[in-house]
Parts: sequence; structure tokens; C-alpha cells
Amino acid sequence: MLTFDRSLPMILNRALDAIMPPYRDLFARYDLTEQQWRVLRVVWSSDKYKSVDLASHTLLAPASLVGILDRLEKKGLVSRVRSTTDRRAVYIVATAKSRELEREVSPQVTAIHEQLKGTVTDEEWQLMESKLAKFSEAAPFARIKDVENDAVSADSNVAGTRS
Amino acid sequence: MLTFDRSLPMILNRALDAIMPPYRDLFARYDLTEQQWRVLRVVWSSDKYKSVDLASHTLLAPASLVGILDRLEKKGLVSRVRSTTDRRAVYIVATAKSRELEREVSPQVTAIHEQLKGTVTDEEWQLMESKLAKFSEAAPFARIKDVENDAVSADSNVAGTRS
DNA sequence: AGATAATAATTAATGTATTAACTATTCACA
DNA sequence: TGTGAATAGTTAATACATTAATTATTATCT
Repeated sequence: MLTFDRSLPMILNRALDAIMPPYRDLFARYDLTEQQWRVLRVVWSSDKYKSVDLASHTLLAPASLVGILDRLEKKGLVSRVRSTTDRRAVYIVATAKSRELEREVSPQVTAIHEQLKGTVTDEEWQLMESKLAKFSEAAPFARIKDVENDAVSADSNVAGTRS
Repeated sequence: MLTFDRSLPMILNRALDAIMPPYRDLFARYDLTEQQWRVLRVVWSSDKYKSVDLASHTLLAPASLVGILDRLEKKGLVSRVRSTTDRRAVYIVATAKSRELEREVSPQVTAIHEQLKGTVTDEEWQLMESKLAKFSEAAPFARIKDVENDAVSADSNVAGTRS
């Protein structure tokens, strides 16, 4: 019988609950949330990301991004730049102030991650990662039972987003 | 070098993002959220859980539970019963209406989980589960405390009675 | 007994999640 | 070449997450 405690959602949530506090404590010291950090991580990697790109790379819904970007912009860590070629699109660029933050916080984030990785062997890590990747890829069975409305377009969700 | 995409938090979040939609779609059909379902799952297992016990078993913060229980109570799915032996404590009990829901939804939840489990072998599953458990236990600052048999203590002085 | 600490549940404030709907712009194509 | 579909970003409404503070009650300790 399926024990609730050992269901996949609970297993994953429990692991997240266990590993996140050190990250959150660190971010809190710099007045950042976990999600804000995720956005910054991606923005630092390139100035050519539109909001919609950030959504897929950070696993944050577009609607959530709006508020997160509002707050990051208010703190002077990013700025929105309207595209000239496609006036619908907005590019998110990192400010110098945020680069400062990157230099200061990134090493500490790496340190936490290294410590986490240290709790299992490299081999075990690879194994776990590949198994989890299997689940991450196997999402197509998501819409099986749409009884009422005739099947909406076969894939209403773009790969990588959670729309 | 640490790629953001392959950090443990992102790996776990990506897996959750992939597996949760079918669950959420199912719950939505019964006007339930994922968290409300988690609470019900635990409440159904015993009428002797206090709010504080639910918090550890559902991985939901006590502050979040307040609102979730408010909504479940308003829907007539659970009720709060103040303990007579410790007037600080509140026991959460399932209503007959919620038992109906259990009979109808549980099999479908099991079906989704079986399908998920089918994407890897039993051996792979065991492996992944044990590795994730390592992180869940080695948690430096785990917010969730030991969940053992603290809730099953023989305090049968619940004011309300079962049905 | 009486001060104090600990516990259970809650409230308050701010930030994020989720779904649906809406605006503005661009694309596709008959 | 116009017209409907698609896309990017946003707003709105409701629910949950997180931290800190608050209330009520019970436990502890000298």
C-alpha cells in the first residue's frame, strides 16, 4: 500500500525542506529571497534574456516573475529594457550593484552546495541526478483525462515552463 | 564547476514541477489544493492529531496550517476540537463528508503514483529514495522535527467523537 | 506559591504560486 | 492584405510560504 510519507512528492519536498534553510539564511543576510537569487543567477549569465526566458530557466511562472522583477528593480539590482525590434519583449539586465552582490554571495552559495554534495559519493550523486532527470522529462502523461472539453491543443505547455 | 541548472535545489524543483501537474489537475476537479489534500491525507489516518502534529507530517508550517484548516473547515471537511486536557491544543478531525472524498479521490492518486513509479525500475526507485533520504536526514537546520510516535500517545480525551 | 520559561495556536506583514483574463504587439496565411 | 491566432508581459483574485510577534495555557524551578 502507498504510504503517504514515501510518496514521491513528499520525498522531494522533504529533501527540499532539509537542504534549503542554509541557502535561505545566507540570502536573508543580503536581503534576498530564494526566488530573487534564482533570477539574479540567470540574469548574471547573460544580459540577453527576456522575461519569458527567465521563466523557463528559473522555473518561475511568468506571473510570479513580474513581482520578483519589480522588487529587484526597486532594489537597483536589475533593470527592464524594452526591445526595439519586438516591442512586446523586455530584456532584463544586471546592474553594477548586482555584480557586486554576485562576487560576495556566489562563493558562499558554492560552499553550501559542496557541503551538500559531500554527504553522498560522486557515484551516488550521479545516480540520483539521473533518476530525477527521468521524472523531469516524463511529463507528457499530464493531460490524460480531459473529459469535458474536447482535447485542447495537444500540448498547451511549452517544454521547460510550467504554464 | 557548479552549473546552476544542476544544483540540487534546481534538480529537485524541476522534478517536482514535472510530477505535480497531474496531481494538481486531479485535486482541482474536487476543488482542493495540493496542500489541502496533504492535510486531509494525514487527518484521515487518525483523529488524534493536533495542529502541531499535522505540521510535521505534512511539511507545512504551523502558520500556513491556520489558513488551510480554516478553508477545510469552511468546506465541511474537517473540524477543530479543543482538547479538554490541554486547553492550548486543538485536535483536527475528519468529517463524514471528507471520508466520501477519500473513497473517491484516493484511488486516482494511487494511480498517478503508480504511473510515476513505472518510469523507473524498483531498484532505481529504492536507490533514489535512499539517497534523497540522506539529504533529508543530514539536514543541518531541518525545520521539521522528529515525527515518531509523539502523536499516537494515548490521549483519548478528545471532546468530539468519531462517526 | 510565584516568577519564568516553554508550548500550541494564531495574527500580521511581506513575498511567492497558480489560474484566468487582459493589453499590446507580431505572426501566419488564405 | 487584412484578419484571426500566437506571443510577451502584465493584472487580478485566491491560496500558500516565511518570519516575527502575540495570546493563552501549561510546565518548571527555586
